[in-house]
Amino acid sequence: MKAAVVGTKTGKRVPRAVREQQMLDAAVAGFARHGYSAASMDDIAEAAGVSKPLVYQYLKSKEDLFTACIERESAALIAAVRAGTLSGGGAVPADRMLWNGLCAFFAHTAAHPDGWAVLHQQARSQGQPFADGVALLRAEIAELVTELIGVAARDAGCDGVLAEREVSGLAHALVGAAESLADWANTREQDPPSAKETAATLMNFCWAGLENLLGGDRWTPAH
Amino acid sequence: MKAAVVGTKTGKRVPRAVREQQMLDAAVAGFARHGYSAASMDDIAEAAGVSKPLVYQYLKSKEDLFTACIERESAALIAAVRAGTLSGGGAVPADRMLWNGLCAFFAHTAAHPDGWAVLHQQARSQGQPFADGVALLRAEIAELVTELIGVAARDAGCDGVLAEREVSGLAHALVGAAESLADWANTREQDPPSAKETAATLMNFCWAGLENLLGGDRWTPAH
Amino acid sequence: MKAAVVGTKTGKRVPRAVREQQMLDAAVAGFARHGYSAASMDDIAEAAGVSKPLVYQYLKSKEDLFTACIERESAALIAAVRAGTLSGGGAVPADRMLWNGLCAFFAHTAAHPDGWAVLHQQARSQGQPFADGVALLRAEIAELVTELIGVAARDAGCDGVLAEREVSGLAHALVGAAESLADWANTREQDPPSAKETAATLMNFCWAGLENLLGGDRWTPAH
Amino acid sequence: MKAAVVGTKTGKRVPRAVREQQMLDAAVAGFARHGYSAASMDDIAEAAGVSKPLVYQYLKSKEDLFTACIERESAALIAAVRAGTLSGGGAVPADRMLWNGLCAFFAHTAAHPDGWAVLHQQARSQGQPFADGVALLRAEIAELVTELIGVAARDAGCDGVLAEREVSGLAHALVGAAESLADWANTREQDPPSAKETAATLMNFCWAGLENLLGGDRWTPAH
DNA sequence: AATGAATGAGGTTTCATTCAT
DNA sequence: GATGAATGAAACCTCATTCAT
Repeated sequence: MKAAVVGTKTGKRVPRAVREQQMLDAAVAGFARHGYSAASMDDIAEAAGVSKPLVYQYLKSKEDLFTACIERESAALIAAVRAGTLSGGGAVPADRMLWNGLCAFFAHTAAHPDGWAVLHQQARSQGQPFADGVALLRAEIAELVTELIGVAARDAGCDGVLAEREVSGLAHALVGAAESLADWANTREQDPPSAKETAATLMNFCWAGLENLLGGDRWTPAH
Repeated sequence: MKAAVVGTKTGKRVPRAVREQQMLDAAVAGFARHGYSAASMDDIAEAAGVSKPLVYQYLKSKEDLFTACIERESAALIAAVRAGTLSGGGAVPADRMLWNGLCAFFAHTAAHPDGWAVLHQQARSQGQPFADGVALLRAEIAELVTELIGVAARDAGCDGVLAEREVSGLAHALVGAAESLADWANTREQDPPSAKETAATLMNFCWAGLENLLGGDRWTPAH
Repeated sequence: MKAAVVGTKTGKRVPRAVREQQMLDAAVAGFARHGYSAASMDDIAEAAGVSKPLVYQYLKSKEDLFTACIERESAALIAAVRAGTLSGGGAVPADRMLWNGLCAFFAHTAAHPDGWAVLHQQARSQGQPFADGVALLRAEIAELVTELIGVAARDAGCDGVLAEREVSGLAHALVGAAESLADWANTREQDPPSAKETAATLMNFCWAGLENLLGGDRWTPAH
Repeated sequence: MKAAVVGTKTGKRVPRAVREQQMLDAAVAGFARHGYSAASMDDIAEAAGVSKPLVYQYLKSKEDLFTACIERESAALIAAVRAGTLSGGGAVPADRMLWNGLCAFFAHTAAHPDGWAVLHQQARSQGQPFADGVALLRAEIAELVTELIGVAARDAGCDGVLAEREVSGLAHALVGAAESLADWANTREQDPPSAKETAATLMNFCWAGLENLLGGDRWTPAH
């Protein structure tokens, strides 16, 4: 190991692509910590080790900067989850695939808490232009889960027991539970649960119910 | 002629308690729609039909105003849910109590979307001072759910099988799933599911898992 | 004469109508001297003895402030000229009325050089929204002159010799000449001509031609 | 194939003299449309198809660039008018020379509206450094008119009747009338008058007065 | 009880300008 | 000859907050 120090704040004359990533890093951190409105472009620029005009030259406005953050973090999260579900190769049972995806999800949100905060807390509370951006992410994840339930149904030999509407509702419930647990895991300061532990909690929470439903076994209020 | 005009914009000389509620109404709406930072005291005062200094006279600052909003909406939500679980009188099985609470929860959040947005989206993204305020709400809901699980455990003859940490996680998963389903139900524009239908979906989603857990039956990754 | 000093910069708590006039005074001076873009709201506010936010509270933006300046100065100029042409009572020959109007015009532009600069130099060079405002002023003055030429024609017993199009052209030529002379008079720093002297120059310049035209006597290029 | 592509946006390596003209073209257009302050060096450079540093290398600053624009357009206008008055060879009567000059003036300002706008509207409203530049132009035009009046005076056998100050005033009146008529002619959308027709209107407007003045015949207010 | 008048501080954004290649 | 990278300064505008009535 010789000189390992490289430092975030490179001196000067950095190519555009690199500088943009530095800016996005700083912006994600700023937006996550203070919220969209309260984060100041001054602070973001300073945190990026750059002057403000350069931020405006590359990312045209605060809105565009925020949008770029959302897009980058969305893509990273989706890629991580997708890679998780695909790990293990070909014939994997549905519960195992879901477990893998959840582990990847919780691992990613734990490793990138700022990115997750931007997506889950900040972007959704800033009205139409940004909420729409996150809606795409949710839709993509919900679709992933829907596919998984389909696989599980085929494995159990009971395809088509569930209406599309019910599957959609279940997928949203699952995503919501996962999101909430991710927040919970991130904010547990002392003795934070590992990704696998959190994923296990969620599997325990939901998998039995899903299996029951596929088997036609329903809970009803009347008894 | 005793009490004449009542309208929203009362002319003048309104007693303090009433004025404060008007202000809180306007503030909740403003914070819900624009977020804490982006909502301006100017707009809130105007929406309340009052001059700005009066807002400062009654609620000391923007922070205090936000805090008051959080407290009012928290209390209302908790009261609604608690009333739901208690409906039906004495000896009610745990799943029935949970069902009742969920119905009350969905009904309240649907009837007060701004209040729910302030609690769930805005307050949690504004850092320490306000997140703490919501933590109390979460704690109370978690306690409610914990009690319910305790009841269920006693009913099933298996008390104390679950660690506090696991119960906390389950409570968060449940709330997250509930909120996500509320959104989903509200945004399904054509043929939106009723509150009871949504509650049934959530019960199906989670109750079997909870029962299994109380019975010591866990899902494990290793097959 | 006791204490004659009143001062422009009154201390504080001035009623809105008065403050607005102070702001407009400062704005007219600033815009006249530096141009619309180069004049800064900071400087205007300071010159008005007021903080910037108050300027924005009363006149909503720089654009609106500029528009208000144009409107105030336009109204003042039109009023002055109209009063001039009406002085002298009932039966006044047309050349005398024109002379009176020109004297009033030059007196006003000399007494309010900043207002005139805003109207003639600044407003016209700032594109559509403002140029339109001044166009109204010009149209009103041109109409005044057109009426005068009509009176002169009736006096000379030769009504209808001139086409509407030609009268319009002559009116615009006259207005342009007057505008140009006003600038010239204002910028002649040493020994500036009086309003009457300037008006005489313009009458000499144009009246003979107008009389000739009314008499059917035209200049033609072919000699 | 010798000279191939010529287009406006030449690729690279253009000789300095050509590049400078491209820059001045872009600058004149920008200044005319947005005014001196509002026109940005960014836009000018882009419109010229050149990077900003190159603009600064050739023309040292925004001020110098504007000055260069004024000088180029002044020279072009003066040259056009002078050429107009000289057309027709040796012995031409004064009114004919004025007529020729006016036709040339109208033709040039109509053909180069941006250049005229820079000279007449922008340069004059930007304070000392630039107003001086235009003063030279005015002086030259005034001299031209003065010469014409001198010629007319000699033709009429009455030299030296008019003071310098009066001649200066008359020249300004003439230019103002001309500019105003140009605007009027351009904005008459239906059936716009030709340049010659407009020039004739102006000659009718002013020539009789000038002749009268040379003959000692003045209009006086006292009737 | 209620408000018109007023401000310090800080926000986003843009500009003219230079440096190193 | 020509440019991508970078910035100090300053513009417009808004906000939370108070004072005097």
